[in-house]
Amino acid sequence: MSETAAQTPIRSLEDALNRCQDKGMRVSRQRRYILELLWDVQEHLSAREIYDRLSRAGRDIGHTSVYQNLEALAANGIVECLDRSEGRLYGNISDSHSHINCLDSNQIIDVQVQLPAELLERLEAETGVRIVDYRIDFYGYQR
Amino acid sequence: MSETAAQTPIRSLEDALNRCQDKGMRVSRQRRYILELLWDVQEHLSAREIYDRLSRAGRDIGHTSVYQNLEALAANGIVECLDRSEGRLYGNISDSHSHINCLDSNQIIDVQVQLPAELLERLEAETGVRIVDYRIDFYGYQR
DNA sequence: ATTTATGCAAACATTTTGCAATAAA
DNA sequence: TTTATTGCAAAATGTTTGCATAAAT
Repeated sequence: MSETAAQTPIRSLEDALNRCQDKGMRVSRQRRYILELLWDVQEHLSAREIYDRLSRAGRDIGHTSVYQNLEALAANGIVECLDRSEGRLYGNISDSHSHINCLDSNQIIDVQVQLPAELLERLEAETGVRIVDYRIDFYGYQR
Repeated sequence: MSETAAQTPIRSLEDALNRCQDKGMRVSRQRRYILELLWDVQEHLSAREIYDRLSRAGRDIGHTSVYQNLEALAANGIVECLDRSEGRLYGNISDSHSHINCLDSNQIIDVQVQLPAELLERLEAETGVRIVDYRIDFYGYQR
């Protein structure tokens, strides 16, 4: 349903690195840093935040490379790019495109949600728009 | 369900202006320009775009005021603020918080969607998160 | 050997802040 | 008259580009 649907599901850091090669992207040291971080934290971070964390961790990488990499990785469906009020946030692709935004912990949990066909059909009939994809943002509290 | 739920529905420019006063906001000339534009175009625009359009239309307003106003209007639930890859987009509040994003025309259509209670309950059981609100982004084509 | 990726320097775009002048109520 | 609002100037923030160098395949 999604345009950027994953051909092969990415379920691990190794999958992500392999997908880079499949897409003709080289597995550079810096690219690996970014993917390692993203798989390590299992969160959605801004480009700036990713650069800061890697730098603080002593990883040798420039901010330009972080931006360039995240754009390329997102374009190739290897990471996900969300638009939030904090700016663009990048995170793993875990094969699902709806999110639960935890208002207390600030975490974003990936979930897979299938809407009833009747709901979609009714919407299409009402608006005249042919719906090809959807994403749901849930908001809630963990405690 | 929504935290920022409208106490009184805003269905017209007049409603929006009245809501300003209810909230203790003054109806300045510049504030009126912004709301007039938003109700006129019925689209979601960036702060920059709003400033540009008003300037081009000969409206006397500074860019600082546009940013300050949009923030205040959004904080008071008089306009809606969406985060998109183009940056933050502002538009009317039309009492509904799901959107159909038209990939051909680039328009955003407001729709009201009620998810089945079972779906929400199942999600809460699976994730342990108490869900208090949600928004759906549909993607589709008008032609 | 070939081509992608890096990252500095600099530009660019967007948004925010301090604050004195202005205008709405 | 009082207080919110305006908007200039300037800074801060975030992101992008050109391009020579370095590194991956």
